[in-house]
Amino acid sequence: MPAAATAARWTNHVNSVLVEHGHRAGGARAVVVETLGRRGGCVDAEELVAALRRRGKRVGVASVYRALALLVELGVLQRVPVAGGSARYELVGPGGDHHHHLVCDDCGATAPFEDEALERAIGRLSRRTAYAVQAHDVTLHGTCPDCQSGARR
Amino acid sequence: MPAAATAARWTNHVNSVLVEHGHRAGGARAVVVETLGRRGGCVDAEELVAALRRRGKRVGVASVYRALALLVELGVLQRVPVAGGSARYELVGPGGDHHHHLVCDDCGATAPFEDEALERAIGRLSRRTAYAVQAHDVTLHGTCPDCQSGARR
DNA sequence: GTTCCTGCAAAGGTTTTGCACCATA
DNA sequence: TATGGTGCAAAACCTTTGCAGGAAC
Repeated sequence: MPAAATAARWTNHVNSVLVEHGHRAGGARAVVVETLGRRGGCVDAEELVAALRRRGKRVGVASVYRALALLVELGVLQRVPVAGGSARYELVGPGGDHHHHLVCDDCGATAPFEDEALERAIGRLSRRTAYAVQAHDVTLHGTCPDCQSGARR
Repeated sequence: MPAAATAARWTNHVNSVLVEHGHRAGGARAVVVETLGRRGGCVDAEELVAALRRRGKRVGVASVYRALALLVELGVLQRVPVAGGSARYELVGPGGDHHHHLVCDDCGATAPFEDEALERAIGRLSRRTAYAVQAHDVTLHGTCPDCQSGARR
């Protein structure tokens, strides 16, 4: 399935969930959802606001944070705290592909990855704990190829 | 090996590393290292400052953050960003036991866990990436037993 | 018309930084 | 004594909250 289609799928899914929960169709939130869908997650609040502005949408920062908080609460978005202050947001559910991140501790670059064995290990583990596990995130820290090859920050 | 012994091991190790890197023995940092060693990591900055104050040490917040930043840079401490603003710090290296965390998204409770299969999966994965992986952290999100059993926040 | 959504601005919390003073080597 | 460490206070930063106006149902 092409990326654009999965993005639309997530967006549609979120809109359904919003309606199911009795939320009205406000302009700001709609734009946030659509932009998140297009970018496929992996954004922080600042990038998201910038993307909105670039598309000519005059959206208040507060509305963006409120929209993000609501989506997280509805379980269609995951908030991943990262070093350096701002948090990253990842799509969850239909159309949201599940992945984790490599982070370069030198320059801050990030790269996504996915791994079947890792997911299986986490799945087995989740079933053994007393917690009802609903999500997880994995971050690998290290040095990216650029920084390894002497290209200094 | 008893917990106290491993804690001392980490503390000693850190002191060696500090000397190796030409750092002087300042009072504030020494107390931070010792307290981190005693508590075995898993603390945030606020808890750490509180612990220092409880032990009668008048340490400036800035010094605590500076000490933590240095220890992270030296690779003997890992800074784990968490939801809710403050970051958690985990011991790394000799005497620092490696573990991850379950977080209750309802009440914020956390529980540590460790898993061999998970570590193996991450190890194999690390070797396949272009990044030089030096550390990792895994967080499982869910609902803790208390919150599941109806005990409301 | 009522209720929710929005934007602005101010507040909140954590972490960093500037600077003068003190301690270590 | 030269340098690094420390404490205080102010700043910077991301995020949340209060409030008044506007939009959706």
